[in-house]
Amino acid sequence: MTYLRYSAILTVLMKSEKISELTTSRLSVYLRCLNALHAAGIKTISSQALAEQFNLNSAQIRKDLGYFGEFGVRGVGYYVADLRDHITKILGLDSPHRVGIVGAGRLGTALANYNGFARSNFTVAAVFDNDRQKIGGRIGDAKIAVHDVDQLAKVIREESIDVMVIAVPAKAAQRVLNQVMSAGIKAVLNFAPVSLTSRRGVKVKTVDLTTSLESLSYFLSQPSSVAVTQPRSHSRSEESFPQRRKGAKAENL
Amino acid sequence: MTYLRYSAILTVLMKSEKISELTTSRLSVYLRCLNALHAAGIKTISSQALAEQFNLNSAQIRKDLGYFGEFGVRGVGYYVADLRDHITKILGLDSPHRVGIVGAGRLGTALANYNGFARSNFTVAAVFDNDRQKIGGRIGDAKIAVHDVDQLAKVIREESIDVMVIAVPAKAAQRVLNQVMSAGIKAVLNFAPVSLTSRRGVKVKTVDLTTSLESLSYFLSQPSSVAVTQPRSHSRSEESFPQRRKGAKAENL
DNA sequence: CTCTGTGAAGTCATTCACAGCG
DNA sequence: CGCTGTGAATGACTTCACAGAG
Repeated sequence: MTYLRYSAILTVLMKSEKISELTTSRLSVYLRCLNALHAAGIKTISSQALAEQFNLNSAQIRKDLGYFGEFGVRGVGYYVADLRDHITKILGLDSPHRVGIVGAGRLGTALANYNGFARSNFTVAAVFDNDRQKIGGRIGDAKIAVHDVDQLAKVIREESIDVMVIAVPAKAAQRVLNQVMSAGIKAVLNFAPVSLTSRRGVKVKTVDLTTSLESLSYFLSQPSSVAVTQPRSHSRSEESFPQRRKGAKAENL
Repeated sequence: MTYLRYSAILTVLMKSEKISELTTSRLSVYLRCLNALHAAGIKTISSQALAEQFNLNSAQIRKDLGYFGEFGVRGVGYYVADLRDHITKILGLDSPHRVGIVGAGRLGTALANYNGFARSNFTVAAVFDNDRQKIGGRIGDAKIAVHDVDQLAKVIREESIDVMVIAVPAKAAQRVLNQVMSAGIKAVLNFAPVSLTSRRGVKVKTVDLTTSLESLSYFLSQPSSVAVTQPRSHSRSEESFPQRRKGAKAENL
């Protein structure tokens, strides 16, 4: 099957294993790093050198990549431009995504203006709200139109939106998610601090600021500030650091 | 040791095990739920009933709580108000925290106005920037003062800030983190899309929107949209759902 | 008889360690 | 000889299953 390796679709099907979200998150991080290396004119990099950037194990990187093919060259490492292209395809970032944001509050507005999206081939195509004051207006430098939430399905279709961001108050979030799912959306990034129920085939990723902060609070309340184990992998920020230690890394993807 | 159980400090020291961040994140979620139950006038709840709220295993909840003491009553469950108080203490949310935000851009401003913080005993006490235009001003409804980043250490001391939020561009983040650490801060929430190096005893939690979105993109690019395994625990949003299934949950703490 | 608390088993992720390619 | 790719070993987290308290 080696000769099929460079097909984006086949890459993904090569092994029937399911890929953990931990792996895809790391791929995203590797990609960011590879882009920087490429911009710096660096041509090749070993898994060891790449691992040092994030304080993770080089075997982890090789394993992550190994799920999708054999991209390295023994005795050399990985060609930066080549690996970058592969990961871009693996993550589906070679084709553009269009994003809709529900909630034109402060967070929604900040996200609508977030420039980091464009770099990954994401474009914010529409914002939705239920506030008559905001509907019909435009926000941000890009003058993105604010639509009535009732027009969700219609606008999603017209604008070919495939990813939705939920930035509404907690009590409205499930209702909004239901509407979003009805409109056929399969990927949702949720900022409302609630546990949402999604249906099969719909991926909801929640970013919960309250939980993040409260978790930090627990850490602060620990006597020595060293009684928290890391969630896994990377981010061995504190104690329990093995032999090598040149400064800990903070991740939490 | 049972008679010491109700001391906040002892609670934390009871077992010498290290507590995973996965556990503390879930505690935060339980707490939110308990607050809602309390407000709804519900007096007791079993681990089974609580688990159903998040589609996680009831043993998981009992285990999480078990690290800190025995809070339940056999045959009955947990007293809502009682458990709420315990978790509040465990997470260190019984004493207030003061938050500083570096970066008065859109995200920093949105965060400065985020009301969700107050509920958990967090107060945003100061914002920092390096833009002369912004320094000396005040932002948000609460009119929080914007300080020069050069005054970081001084203001942190004066305002008794113990948690810092980094909301600056990626290339400035490490420098800011270094300053923040020098000022003695032990807990940092980072929104810059970079892997930061922290020193021992300093906890950095990164919220990386790009990585979250790119991870969603991978999911979208999967043929059947069912080839992604869950990170662990909850959030068994798709396929591979065991026997019971009344609708999947989306977490990802 | 119900529901907690917890060892034991099971599942999944990371790290080790090395064969073997370039 | 260096570095990848990968089975095997280790470690972490979750779920099972049940003794025993109320």
